[in-house]
Amino acid sequence: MAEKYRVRFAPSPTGSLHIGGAHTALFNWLFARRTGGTFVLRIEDTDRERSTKEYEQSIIDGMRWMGLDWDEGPDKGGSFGPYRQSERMDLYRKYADRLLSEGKAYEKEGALFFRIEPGKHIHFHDEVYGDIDVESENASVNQDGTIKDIVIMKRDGMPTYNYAVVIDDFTMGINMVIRGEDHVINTPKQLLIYDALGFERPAFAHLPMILGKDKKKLSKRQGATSVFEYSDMGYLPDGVFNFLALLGWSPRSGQEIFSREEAVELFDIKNVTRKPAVFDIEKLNHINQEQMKRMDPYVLLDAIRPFWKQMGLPVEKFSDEYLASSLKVLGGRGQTTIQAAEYSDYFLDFSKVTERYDGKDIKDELRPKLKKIYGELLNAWGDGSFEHLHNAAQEIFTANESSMKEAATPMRWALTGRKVSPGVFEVAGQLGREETKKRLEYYGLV
RNA sequence: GGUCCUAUCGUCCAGAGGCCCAGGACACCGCCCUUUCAAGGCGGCGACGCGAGUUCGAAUCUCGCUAGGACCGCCA
Repeated sequence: MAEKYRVRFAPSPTGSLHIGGAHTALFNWLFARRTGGTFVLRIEDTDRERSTKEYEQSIIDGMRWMGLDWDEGPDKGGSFGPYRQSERMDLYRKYADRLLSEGKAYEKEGALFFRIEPGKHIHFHDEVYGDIDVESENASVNQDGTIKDIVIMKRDGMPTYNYAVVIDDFTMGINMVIRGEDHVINTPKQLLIYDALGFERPAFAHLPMILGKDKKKLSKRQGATSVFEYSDMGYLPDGVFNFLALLGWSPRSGQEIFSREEAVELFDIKNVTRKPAVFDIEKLNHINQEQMKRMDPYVLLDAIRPFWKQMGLPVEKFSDEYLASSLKVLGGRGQTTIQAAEYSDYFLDFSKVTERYDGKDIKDELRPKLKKIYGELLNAWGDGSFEHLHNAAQEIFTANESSMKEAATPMRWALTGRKVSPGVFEVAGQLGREETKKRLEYYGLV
């Protein structure tokens, strides 16, 4: 069989993990896991001005949040380290010296330049974009179109991106480069360096860009950038993962909602699209909701708990069992964990109900009738299950010449303070007889 | 301006010459269920950018046009 693939995600720590980076990391991860290859994390911190350890950590945290893990990296080592470019200076100097001594590079104004020979055809096959051909004189040009030799070592002694990436990918044994489409234009420059050094070229697969609503490349200026901002907005890692996987790719089967494990099973780089994809928050909402529905209630509980706390709800007063079953009663309502937290607030705190509902719309002439009905219902509580309550209510309502519509609506308002909710009897059963009674009493309905 | 890339519903994707007067998903609209819907079920609206070719036959191949994107830093 062919050798194992080694792929890498190589962010520069000049900001948190943003959507574009997360997308690239995700596809590298899927490819590595699908092919049984190795996923390397390399930190490209050659920009001394803007790189920070905090951002590096933030990127690592962001990847972990998404559920991505890697096999080699600055935090866990590996046999191809070090994994930070700032720690690989000797390598960059060594190969630069070789280029210098062979006359393929020269020094000027304190920087090292790689000489571009015109008249060379550069060809490579991209796993996604197919065959790409560029003439060497077009690979690196000034604004006026003249050839511009490539800077490989900056005046501050640090290597440039296009040079370091070649040295690192080669010395780290990377044989499949999966990165954003904004790099296809850089590939010919890098190939010139691969060839000059006699390095074996890796395979390339470029991923379509993710565009904002304005059809422009997502930038920091446009709304949320860090994956953590999506976390703050109530999106689940599984939702973001699933959504991002569907940008520029879809499984042959057409399945749209899947777990990480299923995605690995389904993944095939051959199905990656070439067209830039617009980031559509509505679709994210839907996928996030579907992921919440699939999730174990206890796991979902952990995701929702912080938002309940943020809303000032007395979460600690309740058992996990009660909280988790409340979410089960909620039944998939809400697209984000924030919404789910809001839509379920009445399970934790009656004052949320009284804040938004004053009961003034209940007609006085109806009260005696409702009191009688609800009193009977409380007496016929039984095991408090939906089936039992529902059946009991039906009997009681008809016996009192009332209807579901007439009698259940005020009860819903009294229990939840909302026009819409899960079935009233499910809510009542979940709240329990005492709490239900208390709420009905508050509104003078029992 | 130059180079490279792309071009199917508003958006994300199917479609690798006949199975497509184009299929799914989101959104939107309508209907049903129901005590309510933000849950569930059913249905509708809606696209192959344009023009030439090749072919018995093109969304699929070729060319041109147009449009969009990316890149042109001693940033990565």
